Amino acid sequence: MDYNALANLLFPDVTAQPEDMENRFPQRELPAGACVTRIGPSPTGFVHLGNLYNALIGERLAHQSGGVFYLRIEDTDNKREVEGAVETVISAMSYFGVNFDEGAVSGGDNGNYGPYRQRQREEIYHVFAKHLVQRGLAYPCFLTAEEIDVIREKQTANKENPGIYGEYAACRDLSIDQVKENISAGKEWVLRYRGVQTDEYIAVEDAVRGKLEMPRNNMDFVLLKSDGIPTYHFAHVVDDHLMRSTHVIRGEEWLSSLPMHVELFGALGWEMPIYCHTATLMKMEGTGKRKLSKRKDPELALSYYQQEGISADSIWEFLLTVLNSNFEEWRIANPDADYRDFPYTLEKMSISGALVDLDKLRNISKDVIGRMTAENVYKNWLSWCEEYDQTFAELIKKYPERTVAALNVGKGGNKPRKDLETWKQACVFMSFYYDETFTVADEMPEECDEETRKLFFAKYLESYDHADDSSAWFDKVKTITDELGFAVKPKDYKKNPDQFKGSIVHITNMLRIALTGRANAPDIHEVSHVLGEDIVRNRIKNWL
RNA sequence: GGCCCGUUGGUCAAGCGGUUAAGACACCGGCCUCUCACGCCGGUAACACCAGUUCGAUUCUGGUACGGGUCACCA
Repeated sequence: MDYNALANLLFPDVTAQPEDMENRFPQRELPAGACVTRIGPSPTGFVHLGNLYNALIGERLAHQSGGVFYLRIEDTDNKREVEGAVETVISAMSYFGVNFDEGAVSGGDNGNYGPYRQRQREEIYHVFAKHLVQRGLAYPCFLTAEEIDVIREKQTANKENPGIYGEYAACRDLSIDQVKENISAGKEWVLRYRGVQTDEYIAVEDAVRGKLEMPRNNMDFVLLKSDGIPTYHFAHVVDDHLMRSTHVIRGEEWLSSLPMHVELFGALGWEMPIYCHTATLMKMEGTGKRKLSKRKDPELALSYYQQEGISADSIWEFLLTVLNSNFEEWRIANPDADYRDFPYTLEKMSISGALVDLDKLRNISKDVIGRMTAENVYKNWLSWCEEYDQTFAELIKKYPERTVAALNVGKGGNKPRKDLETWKQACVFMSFYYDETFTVADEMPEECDEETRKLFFAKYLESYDHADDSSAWFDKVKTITDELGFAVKPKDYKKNPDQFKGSIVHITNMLRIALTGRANAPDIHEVSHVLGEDIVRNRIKNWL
């Protein structure tokens, strides 16, 4: 068989040689130990948590080592592509603070190793495809989907492994004339790798899983589809080699196709990148765990976290705790450090499927927002509101000073409050600071009847001096409490409930509900000073 | 079904032949306190199973069970 003739028949227009590609995309000049990583999402319009999870690993590895982190769009499946999906990926990554050094950007590419969209790299793949044909390692296959179905049925009946290999690879040894004939008859063809029939094993060192042993590939898998676009397998090998990736980070669902990739790297004579197969994110259902599913679990979509207003930092910290078991300890030891200072390592990666624990995320989120300055909270919250809650955005822009002051409530001291979990919840929690959104949600305590209420509020207003400091203010509250026959010390009331109408707890609750509309809210004195004297007096007057 | 990966409390997880088997979240008590939140103190709770190696296995080996992944011209 004249493989050269076959190659020219299949790829008449390809003149470039593999060396030309090597020269076009030279080795990167980076410091020793620098990692080059990437994410390769396919533009389906759906970005999952798993995408972000792998992105974080790549980002950390690259940027911790002075390397490069890039975005490659894996759009080889034109059937699945959704319009605008590339923008969706880019904006989601940007929302969560994942920054690329090069790769696909809105409207184009940025970097010297592009194009970064696989559909635009067709000519590059064809150079290597032709080269493989010339060496007898790849061949055109004219099998139709129906013919393949028949083969599969036969294999299943015989309890053999399904697939095109060995004797089932009907087009393996077509003569060049037969190929010519098929082509001129208009038959479609795919390019298949010529798999070696063997039962030997290969060993691959995975950076998170250690040594992996699996059977060597024996399949005649597809390299180029009938439209000339490569399959994932071929594109991955060519791209990660030419873009000079040092580490390939991907989900464990790729483990079973690893033998194909190893085979191709071998056939092309290239050094393999370091593989890092990460665990699948799981979810609790009933008594067991299961993989997060796109249809059933809204929390799989990144858009869910955006809509809920989970801050980008919270997601980072959450994923970091899942990714590296020592992150939490590090965080406790370094409460104020930037998470980017955490020394991330692949060795500390967990290999079993982690459960997405929304409770834990909430807890982390409270800490993260609690650590922010009021100004930063304001900024982040506002930018979320501008996207998802315009009316609240208007409101906090109308009262910026009051809002920042409100966000500062409870920040002082060494036990700062942690009231805010998400930006969405912040809109609920903060609503009492604005007359526009203020509502009385809770009932007055039953110990305070209408007469007590009117009496208390009248006395309170009368003695109220906005300039009082916290203790002067509270002394006045205590005085009125006593005058009304309520216990000044809660413990006294607890001991002798019959001697009092109630305790100061009920009195302050009543005051708190008048001011904030709810029984649970931050320090009354502090809140009053955020609201300002007019609002305080008005809200109390409503109860007279 | 073949191949591959995994299995420590409810969840995330330390551990890498000898430990009272860390820690975090959640949960339950208590303290603090003008409510809530925060914080602090305490509590419940785990090595899937069976063999083997060993003086000794959570840790090493084999098998079983269970869970997961994958077997496309999808990634």
